[in-house]
Amino acid sequence: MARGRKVDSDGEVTKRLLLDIAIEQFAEYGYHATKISEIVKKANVTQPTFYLYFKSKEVIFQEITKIFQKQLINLTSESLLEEYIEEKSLKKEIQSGLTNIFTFFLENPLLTQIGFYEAESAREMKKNMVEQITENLETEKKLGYFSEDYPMNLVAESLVGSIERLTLNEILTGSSSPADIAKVLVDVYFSGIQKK
Amino acid sequence: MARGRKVDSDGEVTKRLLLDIAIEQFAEYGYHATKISEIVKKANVTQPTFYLYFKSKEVIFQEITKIFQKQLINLTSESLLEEYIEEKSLKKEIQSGLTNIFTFFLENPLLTQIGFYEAESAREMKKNMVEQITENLETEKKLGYFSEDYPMNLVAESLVGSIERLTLNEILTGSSSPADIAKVLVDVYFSGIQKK
Amino acid sequence: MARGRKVDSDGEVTKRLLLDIAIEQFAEYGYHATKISEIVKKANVTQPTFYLYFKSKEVIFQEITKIFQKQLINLTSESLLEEYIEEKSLKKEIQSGLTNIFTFFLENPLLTQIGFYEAESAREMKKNMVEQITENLETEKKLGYFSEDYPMNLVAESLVGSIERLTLNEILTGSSSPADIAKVLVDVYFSGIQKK
Amino acid sequence: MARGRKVDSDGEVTKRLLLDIAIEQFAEYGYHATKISEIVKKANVTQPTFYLYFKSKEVIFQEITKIFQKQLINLTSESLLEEYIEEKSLKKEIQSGLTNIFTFFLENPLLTQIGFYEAESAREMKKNMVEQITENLETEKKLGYFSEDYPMNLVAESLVGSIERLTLNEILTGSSSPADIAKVLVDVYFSGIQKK
DNA sequence: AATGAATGAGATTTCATTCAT
DNA sequence: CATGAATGAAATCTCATTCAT
Repeated sequence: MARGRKVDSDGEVTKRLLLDIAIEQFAEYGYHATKISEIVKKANVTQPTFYLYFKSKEVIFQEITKIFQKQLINLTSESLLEEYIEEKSLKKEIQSGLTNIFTFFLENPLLTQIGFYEAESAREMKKNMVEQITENLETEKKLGYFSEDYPMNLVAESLVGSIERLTLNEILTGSSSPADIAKVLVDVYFSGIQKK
Repeated sequence: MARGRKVDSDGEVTKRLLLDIAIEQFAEYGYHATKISEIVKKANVTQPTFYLYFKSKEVIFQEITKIFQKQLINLTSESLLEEYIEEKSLKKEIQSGLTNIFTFFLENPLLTQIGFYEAESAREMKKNMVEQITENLETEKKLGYFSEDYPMNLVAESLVGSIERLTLNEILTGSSSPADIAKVLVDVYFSGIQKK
Repeated sequence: MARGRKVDSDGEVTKRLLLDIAIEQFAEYGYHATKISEIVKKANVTQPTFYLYFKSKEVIFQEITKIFQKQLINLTSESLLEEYIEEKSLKKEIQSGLTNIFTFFLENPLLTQIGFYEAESAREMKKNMVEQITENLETEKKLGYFSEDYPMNLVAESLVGSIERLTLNEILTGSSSPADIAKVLVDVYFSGIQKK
Repeated sequence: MARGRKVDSDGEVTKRLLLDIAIEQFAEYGYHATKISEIVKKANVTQPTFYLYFKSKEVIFQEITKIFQKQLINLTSESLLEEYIEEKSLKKEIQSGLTNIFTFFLENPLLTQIGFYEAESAREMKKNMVEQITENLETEKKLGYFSEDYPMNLVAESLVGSIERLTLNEILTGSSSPADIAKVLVDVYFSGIQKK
């Protein structure tokens, strides 16, 4: 094929295309097994074109995880605003927050796969989640909502684990809805499953 | 340099050595980033020696995950036997079962890292765990121990997620003991954290 | 971004700019390590603009070496004219010629670096210098100024070597002045360093 | 072609072969224009074989320049020993030393091309040569052998330039013999070419 | 049982150059 | 006059794997 610019070509479009395909590939195969050669083949461009838009494989991966994290952070800060406006019970509030998160995951399955499971930075992110939740639980414990018998950091860790797994196997597979999963979680963690 | 068999060499010993080092490497770096060249360097043998004992990188990895799975299955069948012998409350039984599993993880951190987190087959294994737990929960629900309001497969999924995360961040790091983690889990999942 | 001609753009100016930057780069990094992408970045234009003015990397390099050679030839022909006008001793004449050359090098350090050291054509040029000097020395030998014991082509070769090295390490670094270097050369080559 | 070891293959031989071809290529084309792909093609092996013996292109180049430098250093230290044994005039001594160096260059033309002209480290080496020669000249000046009118560092610099150029254009081309070149140099630098 | 020597297949990345606008 | 977008042609290097001994 001839060299030079293609007819009607547009850099923004090409870049977006490469990014989308990269997201698909990273989500499906993980970082190592994803090949630039495959990405460009699917995008119908040559390898140098890739490097026109992204400095390296490493960099495009980080760019993708950043997109995920930014969106997730946006979501949680919105959630916080909401809390203050509406007048809800604690349980309802938490349930609604969880629903939002699960909904976000459901709407961004590939990004979630990468940013929440494959990225190195996911570790850090979850650690932060655990810390945040621990703080909240401690506060609510002091306010008398929660029992004093639990080490809240372990409860938080447990909850994040539950979220991870339920996201992967229920939300991302489409088996359960965000609302259902949120409800189960809140019910279980609030009241347990033992018959009274 | 001289070629051929080393003095005092023993196939079984060499194989075990390679396996042990491979376990370390896979546990630390994961499948892709682990290199055969590094394994044999640490074992002080050459690359063809590796292929004398293992057909491929893929195969040794599978062999390792099989070791993990076999041991884990052994453990759970023992557990079952135990249950029938001793006379315990359901909660105690479950707590004791969880303690056993966490203890096993603690005693086999590298194998656990690989077989429970890195292997493709971990997915399948956890699915089986979820199914098994779901069944048990259903049974116990019918026996009147547990509330009828919960979709037990989701509870099971949630529990496995909790186990995953607590193993990785509390057990394998040495931050908490198997007994403590088991207790928290059982308490939370049985009774919830809400103050009554 | 908008395409097409920039406001106030002027082909000659752009070409000169590219040429100047290319001179800097070739002088600093040599032919191979100099990148078109770097030249155009520093010139604040795009790569096709470069090819608007120069057919190839090879060609701009040759253009630069030609500039150097033309100027150097100009200088030496002026020198010759001068010789006929003023009435000097042979030694003074040569010393003055050398001073002129070194001064030219000092005033055009980048061009010199390229045209006298990096260009393939520098070889040819120096060969010509050697031949010219050899002829002169032979003439002066016949005129009785110089000893008959020396193979003048080797002396000429030696002298050009001295010039090369002293230019690079004394003139271009600013360590010595053209006049000083010319004096040392003439003194050494005329009389030697041995104490009489 | 099949994989694995070739019949009768020998690592030492292959490594030496690659080294020899690399020397040829670096000498002819310089560092940048020399390609590993070309070296291995000429050696009739594949690219990975090259990396079996040399860590990188950079490293094999350095290895080659080190060989040159070591041999040259050996030579000059031998020379020094010799000086003390034989009873010669200063001029004869220097002439003999130069002859040795030129002979070494003549016998190792490719290595010389690389180590004395292409390597980055050649700069440093020549700087050291200049310093060493300067010291010697200063000493001999103090001993009354040489005139006090010369800045000896410039004379040394000039001499190294002469050596460089004469090596490249007379020795390595086979146009003149080491002895002849050494004689001319010593004669010129000791006595000059002016008729007395 | 083990090594020495080699390769197939591919990965990422770079750079000069060129169409289409 | 100049740019935006793209490519051809390579280059260096890595890694699992395999013959021949």
